[in-house]
Amino acid sequence: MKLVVIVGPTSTGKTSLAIKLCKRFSARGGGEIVSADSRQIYKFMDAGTGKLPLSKGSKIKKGDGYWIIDGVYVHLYDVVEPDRKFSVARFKDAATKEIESMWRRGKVPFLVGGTGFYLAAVLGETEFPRVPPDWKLRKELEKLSTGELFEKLKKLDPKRAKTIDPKNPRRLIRAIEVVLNAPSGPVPLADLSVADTLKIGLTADRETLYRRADRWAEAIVNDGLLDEVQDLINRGYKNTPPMKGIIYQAAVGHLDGKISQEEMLERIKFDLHGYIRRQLTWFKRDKEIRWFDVSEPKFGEKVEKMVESYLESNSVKTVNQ
RNA sequence: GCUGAGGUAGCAAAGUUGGUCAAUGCACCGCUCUGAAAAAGCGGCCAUGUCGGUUCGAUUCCGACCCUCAGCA
Repeated sequence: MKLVVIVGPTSTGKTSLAIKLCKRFSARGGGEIVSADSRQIYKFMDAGTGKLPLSKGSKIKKGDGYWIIDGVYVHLYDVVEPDRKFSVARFKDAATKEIESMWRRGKVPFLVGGTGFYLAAVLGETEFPRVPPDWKLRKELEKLSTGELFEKLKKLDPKRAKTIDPKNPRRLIRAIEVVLNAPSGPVPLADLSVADTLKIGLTADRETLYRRADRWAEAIVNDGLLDEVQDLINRGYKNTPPMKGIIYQAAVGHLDGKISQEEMLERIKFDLHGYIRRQLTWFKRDKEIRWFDVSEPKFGEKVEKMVESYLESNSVKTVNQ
């Protein structure tokens, strides 16, 4: 079974390229997209998460847990309310089901996104201890200092304590949680066995990436971001985790009168730059990714050719003949 | 022109009663990642306006100069 994966830092046009490809291969049943993005799963967060296409002419139909953009299904948008807990494991489960459903229906799945951790989870490149989050315990442990947490972990699991970052409270808490709740029995998770995947990476030189992100930041600030954030506040989501992330936190700060609009925009740009760097650091390790420079004129056609020959190779070919 | 305040990294901003000085935040660069990942962390880079003087030693004290800001004229 085939799976096309499109990754890359923010603002490189992954989704819009994927939409084109989905339509392009309609002879093969067409494609559908699974979004691998830790923020696009939230309802009501559209402008600030890049769900809204930059090209104004796009036709959008919103469903429960998916959008249809220009006739192409984009799954795993709008999955939960911003005050609901979410996790990689839930994502892996949901994404796997979507991809398997596409295979059954004769569609080509495109897994598209910038959240490296989510992508790795779906592709089976990382395993989780099957211990679900224990939010009550986490809240308790949050009262302790990192030093105390580290000591606690050392007593509970000296081996794990040796490999963990002793200054990272979140990792320490998770490690303790795993030890304390370990024998709770395995939670079955859907697992994807992909015969072969094609990994496409979209990138550009640093300056171009920053400039594109800056341009996108300006566009959303000028067009609806603040209304969206005000709406989220009105709905009571002001203090939820996704509102504490980049872009939204800056926008809330501005609406609270703490920073000017100019300061907000600058903050958003800098946060995006840092995010881009972290994404590149993550993806750099994956040697399977075939990189394309989006600032090169015909990169789209090159990607298309590569995807085409990938889809034509072995099994899928018979579908077409 | 006079008076006052001040010149510390790309920017903002500490401290040094003179002792290998030089905090911190932002930017920038590198990295970690096993159920919060746009999260949570770790590391790196870059500085005392100029020229003299005092001193064993000056970023700190003194002088001149240059520049900036505020007020006066």
